[in-house]
Amino acid sequence: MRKFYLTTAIDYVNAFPHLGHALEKVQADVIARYQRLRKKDVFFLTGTDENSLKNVQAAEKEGISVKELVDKNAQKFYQLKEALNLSFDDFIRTTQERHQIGAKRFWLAIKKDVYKKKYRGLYCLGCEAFYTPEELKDGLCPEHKKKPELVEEENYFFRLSKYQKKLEKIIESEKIKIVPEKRKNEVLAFIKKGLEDICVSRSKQRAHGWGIEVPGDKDQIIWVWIDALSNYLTGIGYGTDEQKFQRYWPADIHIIGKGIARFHCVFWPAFLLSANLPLPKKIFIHGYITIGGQKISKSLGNVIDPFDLVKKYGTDAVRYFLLREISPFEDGDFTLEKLEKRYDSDLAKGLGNLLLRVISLAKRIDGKSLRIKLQRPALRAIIKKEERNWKKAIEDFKFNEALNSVWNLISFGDRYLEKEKPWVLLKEEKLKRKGKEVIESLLFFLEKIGKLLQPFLPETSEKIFQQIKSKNPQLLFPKR
RNA sequence: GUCGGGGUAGCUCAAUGGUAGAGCGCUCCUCUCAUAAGGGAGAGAAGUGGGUUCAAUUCCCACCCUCGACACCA
Repeated sequence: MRKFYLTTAIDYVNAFPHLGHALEKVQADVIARYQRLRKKDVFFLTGTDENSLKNVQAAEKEGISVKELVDKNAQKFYQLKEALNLSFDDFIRTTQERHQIGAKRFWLAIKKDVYKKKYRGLYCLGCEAFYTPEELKDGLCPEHKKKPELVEEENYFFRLSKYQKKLEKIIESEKIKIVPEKRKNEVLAFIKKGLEDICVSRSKQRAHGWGIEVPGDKDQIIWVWIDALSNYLTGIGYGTDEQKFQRYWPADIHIIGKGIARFHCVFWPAFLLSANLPLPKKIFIHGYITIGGQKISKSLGNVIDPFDLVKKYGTDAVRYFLLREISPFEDGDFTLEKLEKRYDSDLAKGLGNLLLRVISLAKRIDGKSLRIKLQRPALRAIIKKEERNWKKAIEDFKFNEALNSVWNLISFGDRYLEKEKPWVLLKEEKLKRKGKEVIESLLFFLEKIGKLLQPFLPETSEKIFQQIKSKNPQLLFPKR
């Protein structure tokens, strides 16, 4: 059996998950389920990035220990599994021992490209971050309006510059395929501008002692991005389970948001080259969700809690919205009105109503002799056509188009019913046989729709199969 | 500021050097198996200014608007 390894980004746990996190996990879940249906040995990894300094600050704010904070919030991210019906195989936390062992090993693997250098910069104690002179406003930190201190620190640096040519070639030739194309171009433009070595550690003092220690140097903490990126290795046993690691690496797809493209498309491949490990095959970069046209932000108070949405509308309705309404490559907008519109038109009146119509008709006929069979050739052509579109769309990550194909079928089903009018046929003894064939064909048709929905709306798909079997009509998406 | 994408119907998006398509919304008609669901018909569109061409929404230029990228801070 061929393997298929996919990952999502691991999330910062300094706050609870919002709708944007849900989008990425659901997209990844569709791919995972699709590949499983194609009989691949799928490993789907997600998790949390817990070694960031932000967590230290967030914990201080809440007056709890860092450990307490990350445990609490990581739990919340894990719970997306149930809320959104995610099928990930493992959930890695960067505070876990298995990760720390592997991350240290990864550090050693790239050590030949790491050297020590004194670094000087303007450091704002409030932000706990360095600023370039251009970023300052009147010489003051734009956030805290304080004068930053000139801090000098000896840190480790990675010879990124050494890999410029190689990286350019890898991206250009699509040895790592970046989807969509426009992100590839951005990454290439970035590389072509020239790559400088990057700082890959910070002092333990500046890290407040939080994070993974540099092997052999008690005073330095590994840069969080090396730490975080290595989760893709440690999650499948790098440093702890060699056999499993050999089985699944390299990743077939990394699924990430546009904000972290550079880390995945430039730094990550460079580290892997340095460590002499194979490169991931594809990187899919999705857009962000806006709420009523605005960025998701705490200060705007527009954070949408995915758990609340699921509670109110159901898992599959939320999945459906994210996959159908949100463009996979661009930013997409969420409003409750849009979600409700999709629910009413597409789910209740579209899919739900068609299923109900057909199952109710089937119920009228003696169940034993009723088959699920394509008796009428009129449906065959459209099934073939839409199935082909569906497959192509999924493989191109165009989830919205794949669903569009399924809804083309649903709409065709409604038109077909109108044309054949099986409820009329059933009334006349002479035409009964034809009516039965129409319904048998429609059962087949619905079963096909159910199959095409499997990766997207697994629960709904299962309900469709059950109703086809039981001929017991039930509302899939009740009126709200 | 530099680089790149985009500006098409009320909304979201598509295709195309020669009659501009879809979905949703809107108007009208209609079936009754169905969650007052379904089906049919119709109205409705190319940022601005120039150029190339027999012909431009499509190619080129300028301008305006919009979105994204521009390094160690996710």
